[in-house]
Amino acid sequence: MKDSSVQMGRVLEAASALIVHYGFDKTTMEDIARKAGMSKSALYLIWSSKDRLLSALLAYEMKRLLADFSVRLEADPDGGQIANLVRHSLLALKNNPLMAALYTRDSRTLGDFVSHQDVSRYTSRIMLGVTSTAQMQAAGLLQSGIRPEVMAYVFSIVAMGFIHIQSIVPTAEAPPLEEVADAISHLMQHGFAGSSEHSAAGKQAISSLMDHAVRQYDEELSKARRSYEQ
Amino acid sequence: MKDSSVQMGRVLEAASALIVHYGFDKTTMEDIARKAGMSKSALYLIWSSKDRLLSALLAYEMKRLLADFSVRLEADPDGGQIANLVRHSLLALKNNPLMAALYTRDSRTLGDFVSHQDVSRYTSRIMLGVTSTAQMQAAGLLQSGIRPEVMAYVFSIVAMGFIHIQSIVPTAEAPPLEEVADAISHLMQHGFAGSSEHSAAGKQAISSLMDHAVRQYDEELSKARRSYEQ
DNA sequence: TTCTGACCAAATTGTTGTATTTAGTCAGAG
DNA sequence: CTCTGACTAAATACAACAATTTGGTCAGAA
Repeated sequence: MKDSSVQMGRVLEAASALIVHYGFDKTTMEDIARKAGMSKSALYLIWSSKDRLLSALLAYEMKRLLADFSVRLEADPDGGQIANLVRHSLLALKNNPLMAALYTRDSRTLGDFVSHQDVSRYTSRIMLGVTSTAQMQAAGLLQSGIRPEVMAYVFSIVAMGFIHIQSIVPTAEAPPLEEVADAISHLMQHGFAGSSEHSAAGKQAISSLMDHAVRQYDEELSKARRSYEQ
Repeated sequence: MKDSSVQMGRVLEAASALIVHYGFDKTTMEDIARKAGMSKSALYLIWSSKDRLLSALLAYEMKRLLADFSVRLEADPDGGQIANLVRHSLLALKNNPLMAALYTRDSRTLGDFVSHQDVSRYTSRIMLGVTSTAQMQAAGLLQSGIRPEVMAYVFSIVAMGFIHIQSIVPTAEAPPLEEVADAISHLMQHGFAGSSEHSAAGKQAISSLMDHAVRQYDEELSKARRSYEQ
């Protein structure tokens, strides 16, 4: 059990690197197997198809993204402030090209998967969703004058733009990432933050939300496996 | 001269509608001519190639976008406030599908043009550029704590996200446009606006900037024409 | 049990030749 | 002088077929 899961990790790491570079369609099962140091058949012992492997990969990467976010959040004393919540989620997203591709429906990297499958269960969770926005409004960490649906939508817009801008403005010409993140943080803090200073509540809310999410992706990860009997 | 310019307008209107609907590649010169009520040959009396027509069209639409923006700005007593500047430019951009396509490098609508040509002269002007941001900082309408390059970049991010989000979230599920624009305005006003209440200065600065831009696109419009001898 | 190499059917890609469309020209009508 | 319809060369779309790749299976090696 432990063995198979560590080897599963190796495979998904390999798949991730290849797919980010060559795209899903141009990446073959053979390629993935070779890079992971095993045979193609071994992959089929774990997942019954290439699509299943992709499902698993997305859940895996989503977990990585959440973990990354989590680490940044914990390390930040003011992590519960909306400004830092936004900052950390943007930086975490930026660090995960596969999730970024999912978020932008990049069909070059993700193939037809993005159009055929329902990906909202991934994309709805990046940055703040409607319910968590409402929660943070209730806790006084976000202003209440704007409907949570609208506020969450604006968060999505910013995340969207943050990822997409890189295809327009060459990274060499763009300002340093940290500075941009600071500016967006500043914008959020002064534009959307509530009056409450008690950011621990926000940190706590986000933390428990993420625990729930991680469990969900764990389940998805095992559901994708062949050993999972439906 | 006057005749030819009004007919040029008819052609570009026709071209715009067709290209937005079918895309540049699938729109033929014949289609455009028929819709404009003239023969294909007549188009070639004005522009020497389909690409030249597209260049003219983009300049034309850019002028329309600026005019639209201008009208909104003039009608708004607080048009010089950054919040409203952002609001009006977003709404104007949203109302111009061709410019939006250019901004998102949508190759379905714009064909290979977007990749081959340099389109920065269009995209750099939507929302606030670096120099105008700096000007508005100097006038006290924007905060000075953030470098103008970074601030302008954040403006681009928001515009980018605003346009791109529509390809992810179906318009039916999205909050009302006006409400979103309000929220973004609010965000900008409290996050980036300076202390100066004297928004007339901002309005003036933007106004003159746009006059300059319009002249530039006018020139581009005539440069694209056959009658322009180089 | 755990994994692999050989294997197959299906999909993808490459090719060649033909049919159609379309950007661009031009002599001449109005 | 303004415009058009007929024309052409080039690009594109299509069809049929061969060559190759690749997702997925399975008997058997380790």
